[in-house]
Amino acid sequence: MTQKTEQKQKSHDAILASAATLLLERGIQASSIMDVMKGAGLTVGGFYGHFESKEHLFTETLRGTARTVWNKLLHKAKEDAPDAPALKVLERYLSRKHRDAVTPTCPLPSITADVARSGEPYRGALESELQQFVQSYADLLGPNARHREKALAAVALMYGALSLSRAIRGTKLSDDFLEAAKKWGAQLVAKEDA
Amino acid sequence: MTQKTEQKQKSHDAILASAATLLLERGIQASSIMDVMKGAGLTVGGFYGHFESKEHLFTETLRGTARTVWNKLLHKAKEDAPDAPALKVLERYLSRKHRDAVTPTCPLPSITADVARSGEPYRGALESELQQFVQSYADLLGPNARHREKALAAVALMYGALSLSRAIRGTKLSDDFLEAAKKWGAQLVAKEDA
DNA sequence: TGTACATCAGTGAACGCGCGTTCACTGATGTAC
DNA sequence: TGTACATCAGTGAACGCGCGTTCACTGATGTAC
Repeated sequence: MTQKTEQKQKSHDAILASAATLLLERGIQASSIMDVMKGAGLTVGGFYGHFESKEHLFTETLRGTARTVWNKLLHKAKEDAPDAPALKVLERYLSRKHRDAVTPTCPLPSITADVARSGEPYRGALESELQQFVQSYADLLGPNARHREKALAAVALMYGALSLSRAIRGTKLSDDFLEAAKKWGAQLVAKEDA
Repeated sequence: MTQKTEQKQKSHDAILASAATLLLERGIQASSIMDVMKGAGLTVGGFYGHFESKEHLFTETLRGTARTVWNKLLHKAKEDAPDAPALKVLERYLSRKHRDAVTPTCPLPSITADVARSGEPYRGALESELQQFVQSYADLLGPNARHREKALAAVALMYGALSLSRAIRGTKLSDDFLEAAKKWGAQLVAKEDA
């Protein structure tokens, strides 16, 4: 590989990394290309040598962050709590640490509203990533359709509680949402009687 | 009251009504003052005779829509299902009709991300409105702290499922989220044994 | 090995556009005498 | 009742700004002979 190609690849990766951080911190619409390129140590003009458009960049970034971030979450949970990984994911996701992180682990709270307002490319990407994550999470719970339903409810609960909690950060109510969701989410993913 | 004051009041109300619609449809940041004023049948320049700034307008609109919209939801549920109003709210909130409405009933999915990114005025408004809604919903469930926790979890679940469902509208997964949340939410707000 | 030209990643100024906000103005309504 | 002036809700053009995107250019790297 020539020095030139190598350099271009490095820049490409730096752009994606910078875009990932901004996506997690601010969402799509609030992240400008100028900021992305600054974060990558480059200038605006060079961007279109790497990506066709802002939309192309962020669909790719959306897929990327979603996948790596959720895989990491699942992997760590299996490692830390082999007996109850689903519960561990829930606790980690709904921890104050996750809520207070400048760069959160999960892209959902930052991007859902942006995606809801935009066209196909983003929506398709989000749908397929969600599909995969729900499936992985359902697999931790059990093999039936019932387990998939539980996984869907648990994901909605986690996402909902974290989003609300982040929006009103610094208040008691913010903590209350996390605690309540942890408690009732635990019931949801735990009970395997009946 | 003079004709002039009357006219001004009418315009003021028209601006608020237009802002409410746009807030529900697009959120805060994506709603421009020009669009708000167009919706009220006026031109941009007149805006600052009515409100100090965009932020002032939308904090007021946020408070307004949240209150009227949730009150209506609670009131209707009590009327239609006096025995299980909490369940009725859940079903109504998570209906396909609500998801597919151009102008949704609930401001939360449109604004949470906007609010999370902005300063005090919006956050304070959201916090106090959420506080009130959680309390009203908890009152439907029972008097204890346990009921408040259930209400918190139920609100997070409703909001989470609707937001995700809206973001991927038109897919099977979108329907699945609504159904799963309805099912497990019903368990949450119903079971009063133990 | 050395020279002349080709390639191409990245630069930085410019484009048209929409935004929140300001302001000089207009014209209908209200007030004073 | 009629005239002269004051008020003020609303207009529309302009402001400075940041955005996504384009493009002529630069200069280091790569290739041909």
